Amino acid sequence: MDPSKRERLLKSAIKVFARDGFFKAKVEEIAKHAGVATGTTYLYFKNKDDLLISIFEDEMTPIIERTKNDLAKKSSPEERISTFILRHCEMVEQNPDLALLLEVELRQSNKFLHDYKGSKFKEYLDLIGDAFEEGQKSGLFRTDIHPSLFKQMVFGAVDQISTNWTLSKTKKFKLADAALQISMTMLSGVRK
Amino acid sequence: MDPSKRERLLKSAIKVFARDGFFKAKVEEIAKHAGVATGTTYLYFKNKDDLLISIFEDEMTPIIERTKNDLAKKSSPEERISTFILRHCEMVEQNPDLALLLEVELRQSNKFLHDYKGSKFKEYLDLIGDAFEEGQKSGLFRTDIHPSLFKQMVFGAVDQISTNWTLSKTKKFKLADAALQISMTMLSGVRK
DNA sequence: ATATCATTTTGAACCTAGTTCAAAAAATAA
DNA sequence: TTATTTTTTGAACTAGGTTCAAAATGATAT
Repeated sequence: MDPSKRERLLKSAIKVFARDGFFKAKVEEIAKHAGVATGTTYLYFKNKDDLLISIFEDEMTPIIERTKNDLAKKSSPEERISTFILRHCEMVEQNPDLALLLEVELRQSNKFLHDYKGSKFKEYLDLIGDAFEEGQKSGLFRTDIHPSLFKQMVFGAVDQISTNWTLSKTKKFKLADAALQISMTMLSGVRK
Repeated sequence: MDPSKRERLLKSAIKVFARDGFFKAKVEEIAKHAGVATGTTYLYFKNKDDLLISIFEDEMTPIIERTKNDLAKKSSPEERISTFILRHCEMVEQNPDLALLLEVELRQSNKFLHDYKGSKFKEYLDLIGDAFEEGQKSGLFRTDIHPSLFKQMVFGAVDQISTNWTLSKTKKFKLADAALQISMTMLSGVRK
């Protein structure tokens, strides 16, 4: 098991998936770009879906870490939530390939939608959930909204808007501006 | 062109897609259930994706119509928005097969995500957008939120929560209750 | 009723691409 | 160097979406 080979396959997969889309992308092509034979791919990954899910896990790990550190610097739950939203939008704006992969291609994988019960996504969502719960405890936010619902609302809203932005050819607006409007809406929606 | 044959293929496809998922579902199986030969499917639909998109359009049409009528009965923009949210959740709760199809399987179709520029989805979203704009004009809602962003936020939030609910084995809560919390949050978020 | 032409349906054959696995190559040990 | 284990290879296998020549069905004319 050569870790650099695994790494090369992953990097190659990001490129090819982003360029051709998950389905049109050929495993043979990914292998060729990584400088290995087709079959080698299956020594490092269970199958094509696993390749996609591995990209997700590998790329989300530093993103979550970075976001977590950023939020830790903020003093109020409100700031933490609006920072989460802003950072997510900045990430999408700055990594179009990765964004397309996480927002569109990843969700075309059966395995991801039905079977994947990984914790990486939950970990990301919990950054919102935890900040919200803290705000409820300190009396800032209303308590008749369930934290688990709130974190899904926020993520759903951000994700819908960023996905739409990613897929639109003409980027009519800055996502960071949208982030501001999302924060305003969601936060004044739960403020006591 | 026999319209009843098209109809039978669509109904059969809903069943098979919901049971096996879009990818595992075989065109041969859909054709067999509809009592026709495999090739016949391709006389009525361009391909497997087109079958899925046709289901979407056929099923969304009456849903949009019904929702539109419901909203017309409501006197305030606020009521129209919260009714939209509630009706969407009720629809998901009452048609699990269709919900799974629209929320999960449909988005696995390349064609839908990348190429489909149909108006049915826009029409549905605009029910929110129009109510919101009206509320802005009559001075109820703040005007620093773009209607197009608001409608996507609301849909994204509702969709995230209902999709999650649909996929969860143990339906821990009533979606209608979630609808109420979503309405409260989104509306107090934009009220002046 | 029969022949002729048009339309619809069929399903076996085609083709693409994910996956497997026996054989080859490379690495390691003796 | 030779034997053994590990890694890699890529041709062959397989599944299933799609096509299309032939068959069945339907319509029209004689």
